[in-house]
Amino acid sequence: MKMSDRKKKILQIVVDEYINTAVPVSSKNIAEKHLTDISSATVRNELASLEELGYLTQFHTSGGRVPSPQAYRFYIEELMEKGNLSDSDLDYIQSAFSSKSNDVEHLIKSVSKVISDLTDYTSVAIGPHADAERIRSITLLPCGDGRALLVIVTGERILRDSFIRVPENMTDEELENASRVISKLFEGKALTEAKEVEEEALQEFGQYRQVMAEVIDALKTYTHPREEDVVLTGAEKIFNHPEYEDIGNVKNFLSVISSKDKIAELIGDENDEIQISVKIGSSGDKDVPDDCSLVTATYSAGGKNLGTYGVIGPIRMDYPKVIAVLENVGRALEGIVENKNRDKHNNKDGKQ
Amino acid sequence: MKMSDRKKKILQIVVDEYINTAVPVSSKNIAEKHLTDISSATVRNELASLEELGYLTQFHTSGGRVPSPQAYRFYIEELMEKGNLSDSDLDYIQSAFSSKSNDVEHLIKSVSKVISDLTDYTSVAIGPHADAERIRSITLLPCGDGRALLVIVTGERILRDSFIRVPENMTDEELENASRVISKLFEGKALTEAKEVEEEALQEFGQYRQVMAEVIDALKTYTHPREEDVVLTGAEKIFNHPEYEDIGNVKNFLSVISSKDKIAELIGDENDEIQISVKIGSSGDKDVPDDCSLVTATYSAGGKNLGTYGVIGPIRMDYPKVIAVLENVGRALEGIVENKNRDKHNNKDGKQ
DNA sequence: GTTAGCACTCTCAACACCTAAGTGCTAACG
DNA sequence: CGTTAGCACTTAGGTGTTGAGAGTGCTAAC
Repeated sequence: MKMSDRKKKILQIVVDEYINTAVPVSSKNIAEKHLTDISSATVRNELASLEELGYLTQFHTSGGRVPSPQAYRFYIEELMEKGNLSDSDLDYIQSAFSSKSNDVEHLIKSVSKVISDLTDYTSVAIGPHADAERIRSITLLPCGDGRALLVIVTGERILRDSFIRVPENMTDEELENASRVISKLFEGKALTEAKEVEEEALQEFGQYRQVMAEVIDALKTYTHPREEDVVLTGAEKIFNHPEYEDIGNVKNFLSVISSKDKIAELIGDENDEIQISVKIGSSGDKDVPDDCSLVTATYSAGGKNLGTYGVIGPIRMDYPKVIAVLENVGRALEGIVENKNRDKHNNKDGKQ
Repeated sequence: MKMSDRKKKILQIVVDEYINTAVPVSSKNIAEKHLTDISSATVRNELASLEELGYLTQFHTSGGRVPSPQAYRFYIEELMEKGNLSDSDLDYIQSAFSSKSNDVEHLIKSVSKVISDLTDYTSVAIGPHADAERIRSITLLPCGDGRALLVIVTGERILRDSFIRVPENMTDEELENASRVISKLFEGKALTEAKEVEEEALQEFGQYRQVMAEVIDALKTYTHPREEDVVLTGAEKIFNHPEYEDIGNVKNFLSVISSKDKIAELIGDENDEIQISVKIGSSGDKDVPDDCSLVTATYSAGGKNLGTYGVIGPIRMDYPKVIAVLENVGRALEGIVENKNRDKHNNKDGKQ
């Protein structure tokens, strides 16, 4: 059986209508409100055939039809008409990013909040991959008890820190020296380049090889997204959607979002080439839980990864709106990052 | 009307029974299972009188009785019999704290998890007040763009960090010098003592007063608990309790725990003298939301505050169990902290 | 290929009815 | 005067019935 243009049109109507109303769509509804030139009986024939093709399901005979996950996928691929944001939404994006705090941690949080507020779904976000970032400063601070704090500041001003073990008999002065050596070795390099200097570094370090090894280990762990990097905003938004009037669904959803590890796994393996990714639960995308849909966008500006942002919610999601929000937020974000870079250059030029 | 001993006994039975079964308690139940020497009619008279005193309520005439918040308060004050933990629970506490990681951040998380697992409620935790902690190391690291990273490591190995603004024309070397001066000034002092050296510090700093002022500002903010210090574990545990089969209650609960600010406010203002505090929503404790109960304990060892830990859940909470868990966890925690201190001293003695 | 018409199925709300649980009250008892 | 048995009363919750409404599938006619 082929997908005629009319079938596509009808499928599109069903999905649009169901997204907006959350009520199973009837043939009468379609014929009266959207396709006034054909009768409900004709629509019924087409619906029956779409059902046979796997795009629609019905709970019971007299209950209207509901899109299947397969239908949503097809809808997103081919049928969906792009949404536009209202002026007030656009204003909101502008005003949210106009605050001048350029601390990346805060930026991630505010982007996540904007997305959640505008889409009315729970937003998930994960910061930039640290891989490509260049180390601006790397320091070991003595803390006593055979421990030192490793502080790394990268070009993007993200700082990461963790304790490493040092020999108990190492004095603060020795540690300071070691810190200086490490500084020389790594400053200006990207985190991923740590491996390349590994041999050289271990050589140079003589008796404190162990310390160096720990530092390199720590550097390596930074290239993976960590639990703390996952930001979740607006979990309570799910109550605004009728599928979560059922306690079982709430439970399921909660159990998904309460594991940040799992979320990191879900959104962390994005292929950077794909700008917007839609994953729909059940059968298709292995890891996405049933009855859940995950829409994410990976942003970048000036060749730099800015992180992955998106929403998680019911399969019956307002994809046009969500995608419009993600696109607009992305543009705004790229805008401010590029402006910032330009400012920086101008300032430098002006002073030199 | 007086509270006779028999009334107290009956009230205790009602609360115990309701805590365990979540079913409104009937006079017949009490007479048959607990007070076999008197008849249900007598119990009924007593129940009616307890209701008049405000300790009991009923949803409808034939529905049995349910304790009021006032009854829970009285129960905790006077009636409750202390619970004992099972051997397996005690073992669990021991094994959970035997891991030797003495990183405070991790310790808080694992304590919170233990409490949540053993009580089956959502656990809230907030780390030690920084007030009394002595600064072990304080450093300013240059980050470019008129910013520097302030890194503070305290005796408890808690590290806190934030960016501060520095004059754009300040060189890295100047910053390093400033860092050294600041180090000298503050090392070994408690965070709360920052104010005392304020005048002296501003004096000494000459042209970079501004930097010093920012550092002192930052120090001041650390004495308040911050959003990031609040740890929440086991939010999904609420589904194990029947009051949260109602979507409205889940919604309410979620909205409470989704604001870490609010939680910090709730548990952060503990009077350190009180070891265990019970706050029951509705009328009594202003800030605790209706239908919620908050039980927290503030731990300390060797004069040092170790943070505040507890659970948040329905008013119908298993107070004896929760309090037993909090007490045992507290003892275990104090034990390991004291052992650690002793080890530290022994090591030092051995080496010197 | 399209459509009108109709029988069929299913949900949902309303209603009556019944039962079980628990209470309050009263009158009798020691 | 406290205690108790007995009984009438109240209410939630479950069940069965009914009718209306919605939507479909099928068929025969256009």
